Amino acid sequence: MQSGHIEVTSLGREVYRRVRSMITTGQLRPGGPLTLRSIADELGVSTTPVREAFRLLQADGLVQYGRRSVTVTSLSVHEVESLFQIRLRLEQLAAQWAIDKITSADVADIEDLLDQLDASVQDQERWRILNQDFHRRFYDCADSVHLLEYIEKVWSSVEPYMAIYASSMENFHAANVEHRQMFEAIRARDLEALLVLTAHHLEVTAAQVVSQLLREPSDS
Amino acid sequence: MQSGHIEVTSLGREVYRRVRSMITTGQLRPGGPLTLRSIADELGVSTTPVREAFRLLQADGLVQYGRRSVTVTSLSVHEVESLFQIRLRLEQLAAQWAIDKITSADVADIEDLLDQLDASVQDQERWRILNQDFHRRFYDCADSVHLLEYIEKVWSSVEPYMAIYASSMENFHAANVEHRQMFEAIRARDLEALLVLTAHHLEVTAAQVVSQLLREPSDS
DNA sequence: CGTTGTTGTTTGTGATCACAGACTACAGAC
DNA sequence: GTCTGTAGTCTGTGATCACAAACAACAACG
Repeated sequence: MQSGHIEVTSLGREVYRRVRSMITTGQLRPGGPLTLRSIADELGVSTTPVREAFRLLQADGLVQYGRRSVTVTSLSVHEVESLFQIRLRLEQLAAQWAIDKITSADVADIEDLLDQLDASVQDQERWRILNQDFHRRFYDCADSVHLLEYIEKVWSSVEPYMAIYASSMENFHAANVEHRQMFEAIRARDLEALLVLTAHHLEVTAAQVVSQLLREPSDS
Repeated sequence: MQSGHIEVTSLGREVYRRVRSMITTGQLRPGGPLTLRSIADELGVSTTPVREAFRLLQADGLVQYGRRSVTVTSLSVHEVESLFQIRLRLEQLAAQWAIDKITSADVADIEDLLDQLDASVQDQERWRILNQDFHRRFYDCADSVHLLEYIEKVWSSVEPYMAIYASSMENFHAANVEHRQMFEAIRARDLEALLVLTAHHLEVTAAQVVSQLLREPSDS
């Protein structure tokens, strides 16, 4: 148990969270090899819970099984673009549902998150988390665990590539402006405007990610 | 090994397919309990591959983990309706992509499937498979493994409840008529018409499933 | 020098064992 | 009669061992 303690719930679930986090934060790069032993040793557990975690990650599409090797899933440009399109449709559906059900308390919460987001352009990791919270908090209002689950699944698929995107601070400012516009549409209950803004927001993000992806040849 | 042989690939994957099939065909009812031992004994394997299969099924949302028990996921009416909406958005996206890329060979294949579908209104199980093939064959043309994967995930979530729907032969005939209309739109490359027909098709199906669901109180 | 056969190591897979937590049921006390 | 405490069993979890397939390195042969 050198790297860190693992305590409650189930080891398998904890390993899942850890490895998933390593992948989505870019700590484990797409295409990189994974072995049961290395993860098990790093986390100080046996290989059994690691295997369970890998199965979950496999179903999430975050890892790929080869004949005898497990690797972090690597996406082509075409796949990333597809995933952003899928994400757009799902988020538009969530926006549609959420805008009908959202309360003023929800609006206040979201505005608070937005303020924090503005204040966090300096802190990469914090901004990333808050960005997630902002979107999640709004889509939570759609009141569909399944839709949220699907959105988060797509999200985590492209997240490893977002880490690259998130390295530039200019992107943060641009995104914050767009977030603020989206928020105004939410507050005004203007679904049409929100759908357009969401589409725009994702297009811009996708374009950034893809351009970064083209710059450094993927290791797949 | 009383029930059947398990041979190639990996036991875990095979168990996954078997249990998944049992769930989606309605052989294992929503809400029903699952135990590692019972499945392991039934398939003549140890519990290890069953655990891996359960993890996959968990990520698919087909089984739920309780404190100490595993059960087949049971959906509320609201959840079923949500899932059909999600499915609609995804299938509309797939239709949009597919209609641009579909070739005349694809069209011929699909028409063939449609003919077989017409001839299979008597055979419940065969019709179910062909229905899947029909939709899948078209959405394959969208050329996005991810989108197809998501569609199939939603599909398998609601499939246990489709088994009930599929018990009535009238539904088959109505569905076949709708399939034929959708096919004509595909052949004519008429996206707008196809989107409307798809929406209608899913609405009708959803309504049938929900009405059946309301009739017999779910055992969750 | 290139190719092929062989050996040794690595790695995922499946089975088995030990364990802890939770549900069941039976028995005793009020 | 009802409630409660306790023993027993069931079930998922984690660790460990045995195994087979595949990749890598090296040596032998053409």
